[in-house]
Amino acid sequence: MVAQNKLVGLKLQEKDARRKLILDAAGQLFAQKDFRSVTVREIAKAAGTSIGTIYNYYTNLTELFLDIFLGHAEEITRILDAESSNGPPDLKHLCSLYITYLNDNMTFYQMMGHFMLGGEMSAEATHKLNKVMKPLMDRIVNAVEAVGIYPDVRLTAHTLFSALNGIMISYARYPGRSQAEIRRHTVRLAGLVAEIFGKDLPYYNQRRTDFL
Amino acid sequence: MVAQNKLVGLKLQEKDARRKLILDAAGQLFAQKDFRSVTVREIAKAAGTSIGTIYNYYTNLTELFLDIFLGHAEEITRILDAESSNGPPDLKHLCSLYITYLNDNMTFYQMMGHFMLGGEMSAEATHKLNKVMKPLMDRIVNAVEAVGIYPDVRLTAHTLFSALNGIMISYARYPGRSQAEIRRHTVRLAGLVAEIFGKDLPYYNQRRTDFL
Amino acid sequence: MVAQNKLVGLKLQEKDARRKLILDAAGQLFAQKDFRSVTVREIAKAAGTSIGTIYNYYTNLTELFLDIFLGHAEEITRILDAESSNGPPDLKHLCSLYITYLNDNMTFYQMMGHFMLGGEMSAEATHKLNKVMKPLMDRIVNAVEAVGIYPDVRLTAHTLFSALNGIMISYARYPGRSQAEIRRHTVRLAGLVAEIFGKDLPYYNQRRTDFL
Amino acid sequence: MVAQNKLVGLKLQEKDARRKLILDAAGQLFAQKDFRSVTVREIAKAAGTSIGTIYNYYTNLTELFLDIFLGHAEEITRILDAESSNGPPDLKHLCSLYITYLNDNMTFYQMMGHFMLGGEMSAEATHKLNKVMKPLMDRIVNAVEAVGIYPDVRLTAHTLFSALNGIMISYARYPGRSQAEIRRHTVRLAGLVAEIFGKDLPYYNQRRTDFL
DNA sequence: AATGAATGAGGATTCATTCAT
DNA sequence: GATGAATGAATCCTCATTCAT
Repeated sequence: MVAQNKLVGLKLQEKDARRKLILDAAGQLFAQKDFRSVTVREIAKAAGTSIGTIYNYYTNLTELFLDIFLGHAEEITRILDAESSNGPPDLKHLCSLYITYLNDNMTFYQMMGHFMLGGEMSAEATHKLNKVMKPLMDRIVNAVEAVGIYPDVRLTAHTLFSALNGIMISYARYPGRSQAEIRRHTVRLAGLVAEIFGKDLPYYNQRRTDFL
Repeated sequence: MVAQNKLVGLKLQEKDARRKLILDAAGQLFAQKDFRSVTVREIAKAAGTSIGTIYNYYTNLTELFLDIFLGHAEEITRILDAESSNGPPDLKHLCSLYITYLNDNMTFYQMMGHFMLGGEMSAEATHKLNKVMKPLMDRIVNAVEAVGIYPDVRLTAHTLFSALNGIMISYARYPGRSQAEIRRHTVRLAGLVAEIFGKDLPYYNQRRTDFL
Repeated sequence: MVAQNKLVGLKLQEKDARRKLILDAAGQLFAQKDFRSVTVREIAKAAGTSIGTIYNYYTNLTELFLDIFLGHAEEITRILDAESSNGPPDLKHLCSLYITYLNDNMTFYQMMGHFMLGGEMSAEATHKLNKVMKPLMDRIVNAVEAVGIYPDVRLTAHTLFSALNGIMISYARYPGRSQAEIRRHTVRLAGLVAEIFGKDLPYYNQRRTDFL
Repeated sequence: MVAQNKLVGLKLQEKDARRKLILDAAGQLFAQKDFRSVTVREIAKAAGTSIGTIYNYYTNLTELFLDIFLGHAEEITRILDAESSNGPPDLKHLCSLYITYLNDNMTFYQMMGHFMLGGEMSAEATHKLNKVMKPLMDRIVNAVEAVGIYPDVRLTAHTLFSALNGIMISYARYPGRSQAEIRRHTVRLAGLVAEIFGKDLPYYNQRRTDFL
């Protein structure tokens, strides 16, 4: 029985390992090109498995996409936690970390946009998605709460979250700009968001950028 | 000569009329389902023309998509102008009008998201897009300027624009909510954005929503 | 009546002028790219007329192709005549002139190949084609006759004609060779054909080429 | 291990079998009508497979065309070898066999013409083509060599090859003639080519044909 | 005679998913 | 569990030709 369990454990471990292999391969592929144009064949090849195997782990491609998205959501949540462990949450810092993460992980906001713009999702998928988005939103709520001036903290957190996503959506592919320029600009906008949602606007006096 | 010109004029008018026919048919189709899943055949049928005719007016589907998008951008700009003709631009009003327009015209933000998330665009298309986005952005700039507290007005306007778009992107398809609920929620968020950017927060005292 | 005839004459002249305009435009287009990929629209544009006008002069594209082909056949016939006016027809010269013409007018042998490999032709088209091919073949017959050793001159002329066409078909697009190299090689092969058919082989002692 | 290999072997065999199925189906279709007008759908139907399957074996139609062409080139080479196994290669025999093969396999020369007249080919395709054409050319070289009068054997072989192809190109679809008549005429021309390239012209004394 | 917008059948190719081995 | 060949519906787009003006 024990041996059996061990075996099962091992097998599960193996299975997880292979799942991770697929996940990572797909993740890297998505980082290289628009995830909507990545095919199962490409993923299989990159993961060193067969097409069929991928379907043993995911019922369809959307599930795989979702899994990658969840991984990203968890990761940014972990990052926010790590940076705010020894002290009160800082709005400015949070905005900076989040926008930087989006810049570094195009796939994340691409998928966010995709799912939100039209991708039909199963009830289960929706459930999973809500489950990982809540912790992320909680971090934002905490930071907003710390500002101490908003009557409806959760609503304001949603607004802040929207604003940050909107920055990336609006400028991530600003035509004619290099990735470095876009990063700089979006980080600046995020900083401005932090200041506006915070209360230190008077101190804002940076030079105007020529981005736009 | 005059007759000739008249004839040419009539022909141009006819041509424009048919173009509008196609545009409207496509627009209505897009309003019913995710525009990315609309096919040429469907558009042709809805417009009462042949497939080939559509390609007489647009070199490819992307051009048609773009034309619809441009139409929307012009329309919302006109709406903003009409409402702010007799008085100074009002941030609150602007946010409300814009978010309402997005709610009423899903296609507009769907396309905005699509183009911005990855749709490759020709240089010419980019040019056209910039040309209609500028007037829209100018209205936002005016409203931000009227607030009178921002050192970099244009940058702030961009942030505001991003925030409003972000609201729709983030909640327009919030799973499990009716369209009416989404409209109410996004309008509230937009109102909050207006207050935060307008810095008249003290007056803010609405009850917390249970949306999230 | 006379005036009428003059008018008709003028009109005919005009008509012919326009036909020539179309013909030349198409001919130049064909010289630039594989004639099978040239569209009516392109021809119309190049000729400065409308699509409809082209169909006023030719019932379909095949007729236009044919007309161009006929023009070429007549031209090479004229060239052969011009060069052999003051003396007996010379096999070597004929072969050289013909292969040079093919090199200079890719369209000609491309069309020859096209029609012969599968292009369905109307009875009338066939008739026209035969009508211009006969004079060309007659020149070859004369040259073969002058050799004085062939019992069936016409049959031999056909064989010679085939051999020359075959050279171009076989090597006109020899992969990896420049147009200049191809010209040199095909001219050499044509020279060899002339010698073999002329049976003055003993004099043949050129250095071996490294073409193949 | 052995079992494994056997299995792999079987699978490969199966795969080859299906590939041959597709090849044969396409080949028969091409024999019935101009190969350029054969569609993937038709081939799939004839082969009893799906469209998709065809693309599992060939990346595009051109590859399939090429494969059929290669098969023909190998076949005619084999035929030439079989007939000349016990004795010196005979120019007359070679010409007869080759022209007969072309008559029996229209697809072969149709494709030869197509590829040579303009079909763009990948580098790899060109390589494959050269690889099968060389052995065929070698047989012709041998036959020319046996004649013993040509200083540049390879060049002469090329000329002979061109002449034979030219015969088919020029007369395979001679308008108004039955296939039987065309066969008779082309065989005669090929015989004449053999005689001219050989050295037994004096014995040539056949009656003139009324073919042309 | 000239025009050029309208037509629509028809083309090659893709790709997520299945399922027998 | 792993495999990968088979599937075929569905896609966008082309282009010779027509015909009302």
